[in-house]
Amino acid sequence: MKSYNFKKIEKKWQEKWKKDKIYNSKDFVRGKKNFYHLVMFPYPSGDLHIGHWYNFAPADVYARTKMMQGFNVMSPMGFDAFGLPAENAAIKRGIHPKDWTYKNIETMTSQLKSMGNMYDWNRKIITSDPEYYKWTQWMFLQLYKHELAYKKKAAANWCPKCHTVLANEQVVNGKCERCEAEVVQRNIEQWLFKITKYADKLLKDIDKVDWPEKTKIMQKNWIGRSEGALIKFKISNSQFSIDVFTTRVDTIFGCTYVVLAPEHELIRQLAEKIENYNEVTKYIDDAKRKSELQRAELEKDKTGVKLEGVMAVNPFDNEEVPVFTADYVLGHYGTGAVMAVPAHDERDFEFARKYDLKIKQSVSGGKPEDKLFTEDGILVNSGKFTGLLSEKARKEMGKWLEKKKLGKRTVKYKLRDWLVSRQRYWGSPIPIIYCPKCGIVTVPEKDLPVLLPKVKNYLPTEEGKSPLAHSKNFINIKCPKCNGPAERETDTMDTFVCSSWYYLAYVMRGISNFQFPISKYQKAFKRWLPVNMYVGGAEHTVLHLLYSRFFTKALKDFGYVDFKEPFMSLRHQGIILGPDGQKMSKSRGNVIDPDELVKNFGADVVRMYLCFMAEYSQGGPWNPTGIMGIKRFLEKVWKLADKVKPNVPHKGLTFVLHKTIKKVTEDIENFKFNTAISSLMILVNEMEKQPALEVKNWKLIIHLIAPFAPHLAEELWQSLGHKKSIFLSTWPKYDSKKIKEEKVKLVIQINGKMRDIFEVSVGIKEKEAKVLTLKRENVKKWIGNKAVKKTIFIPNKLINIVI
RNA sequence: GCCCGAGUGGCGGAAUGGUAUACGCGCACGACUUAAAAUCGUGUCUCGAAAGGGAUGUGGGUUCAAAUCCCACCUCGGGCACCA
Repeated sequence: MKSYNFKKIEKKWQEKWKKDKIYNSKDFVRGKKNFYHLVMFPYPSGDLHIGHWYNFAPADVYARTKMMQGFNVMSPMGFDAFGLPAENAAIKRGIHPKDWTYKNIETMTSQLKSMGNMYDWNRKIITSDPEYYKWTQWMFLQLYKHELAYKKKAAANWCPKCHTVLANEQVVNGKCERCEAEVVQRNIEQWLFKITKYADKLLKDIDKVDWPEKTKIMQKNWIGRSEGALIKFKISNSQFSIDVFTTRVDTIFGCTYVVLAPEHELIRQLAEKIENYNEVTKYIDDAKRKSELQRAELEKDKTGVKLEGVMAVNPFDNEEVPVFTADYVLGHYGTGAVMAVPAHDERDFEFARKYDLKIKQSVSGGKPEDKLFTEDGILVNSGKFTGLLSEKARKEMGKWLEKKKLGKRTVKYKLRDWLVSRQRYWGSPIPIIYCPKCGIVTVPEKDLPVLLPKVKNYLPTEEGKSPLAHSKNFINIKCPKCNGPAERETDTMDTFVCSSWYYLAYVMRGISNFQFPISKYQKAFKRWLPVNMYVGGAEHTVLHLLYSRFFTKALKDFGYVDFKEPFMSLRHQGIILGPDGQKMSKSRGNVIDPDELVKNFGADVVRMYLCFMAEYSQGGPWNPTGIMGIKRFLEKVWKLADKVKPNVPHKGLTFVLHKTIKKVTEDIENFKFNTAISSLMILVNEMEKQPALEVKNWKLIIHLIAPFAPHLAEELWQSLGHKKSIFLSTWPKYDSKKIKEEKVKLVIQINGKMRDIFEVSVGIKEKEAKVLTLKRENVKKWIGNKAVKKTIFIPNKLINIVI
């Protein structure tokens, strides 16, 4: 046989697959179950990098296996084209974001095609296409109609470099996720989605999906459920009161002061009572000027101001305690006010020590302890609750509060509503109109999409308004209700809105090219959704994955879909580092270029090496020499074809062959691609030793290799005279009878140490095994004249003699 | 600080209570070659002449038996971070 010319062969098969449309999925195929296999779509950054390959290639191995296992597989691909990353990159190069994005999509599409993955290009979507964002806008309107989208003026995270507000999830350590500029608080009118309404469902339903445990835990922590109590502290000599939230009611007899967050509106309402109001407002202004990061950095040095002349009453013992404002209390969590218990809370303890406030013990750990004790214990100095254990006390005291109508037991979440306005150009316009007469008016469905105009001035501005605010043509519009002059909303949507529903879009794409109404698609939704397998990076744990779940739950409540969770199974790929073990970056010069590798080795070798180089979810540094091993392996397989002869009696191969079928099938199902390949290598090494190969066995190995090296496998398959693609043939099944062994090696241990090994028949009984064992010279030598105390026998595996 | 995950040859890694180091890379030697590359073969944890001993981050524990389970600690990676 000729040497393996990957360039020619890969090109040939990519063209043939395209021509025969074998990966174009139909919504319904008789006798086949649908399988929706999804990878996280890339944003058009410019080039496909090795990380994309590491996501897409092994995922494609999985999809191809499913296809051969008889599923009607849909594996679509598209581009997350709107958003900050693309826009920032374009601005840096002085190119219009639209031109930049679509140029990149073109390059990346051809790079993607060179991978030879089984994408259904008929279903390609681009989120910045008007036909796509027409639906993004429609989704916004649905949320608005159901009161899940609302507008509000409040402090928001403002990135001074990107000139836009950001969602809570996009602020990392007080810095902008994208440009790492320090985020400041700014009061701006903005649109939010009420994701908090679904906090409970998002938390509960996460246990129903097959996702990595770590990802589930991270989402749970992000949602951050706390059970506690809401308690009313009356303010002496006034009609006002302070609601505090605490998870530790049991410590309330140790409360020695109350703290309001600087943002708390009650402070203004109490202005007349506060004797040092000037001092207080000065403190509040200072606090507002601090960024989240600065507030966090000052963690250890807590500051605050006492509200002179204001006292709050502890409902449990009717004692008056002073009230402070301090920025260690957060305005956006709980009620923005806390009861301070310095004896049992670290933060209150620090604050109390600094301002020399009373520290009063109310829970005891049973041992003499330092002043600070933060764990559960037994209540002391707590009136009629004294002597109760903390846990019991929380229940009893909660009930007492409810009875006296001074508070109630309640649940709070860390999750905050999703801020979706962006003061940026490259995003979907928000389909809202402001009419001086009618107020907020939605754009009628028939007028969608609100087109994003191609403006010259797309640069973001410091003023807190989108560049669209300068486009008169865009802003000025007639009110759809009263026909009077009105103005459009000029902010665009967070790009994560676009990606929150894209898994629906691929299904819709297969039908009528995004025409309204939604009812057109609901039959297809039923056929394909939810997504069976979703593969992508772990970095989206609290962004995309949480938002998509929220969208799905909302759409289910609106009656448009009939499932609660969008992604039934989820797998993450690890991160590939540079050969130096550092994160790949152009400035470090440790970037691995997949195009170069494909040029030198071919797509099959690259994808297979990616599968082999590490445990999939682990990733790790790129080993530049390791790829040679896979190249040799595929060449070995190619040469094996020369050994195929008709009518060869197979000797000894059946056993290892069927074991390999079992192992490869199971490993692919479990995303253990590396061990699947190693067992294929063992099989091929065995086959090489044979003088000749039977066609039947040869076919089996081609099948097993096909998902990993699809081009090579097709070529070998065709050379056997097959007209149809190997991917339209059936995945081999192992015969459990053929992997039953007749003989096994029984390990002999003496006192737990391996001393001997010998072959026995499968199913040998303990008695017989023991007799045979004790007869062996090696064993006799070790036992000597000592008595056998005990024998442990593990059938078909091991016998351990204890002396 | 809190919550996860990981630590095994020169390297990537395998083994999730029962033969530690599969498979691959690298390296060494040999074959083929005028030569080199490619290819093929043999070897490759460590101490020891051998018998045998030792080794899965460190220290302890459970067990007939531990890389695997438990406890403490160290190192690295990821996430959260004044969330009351």
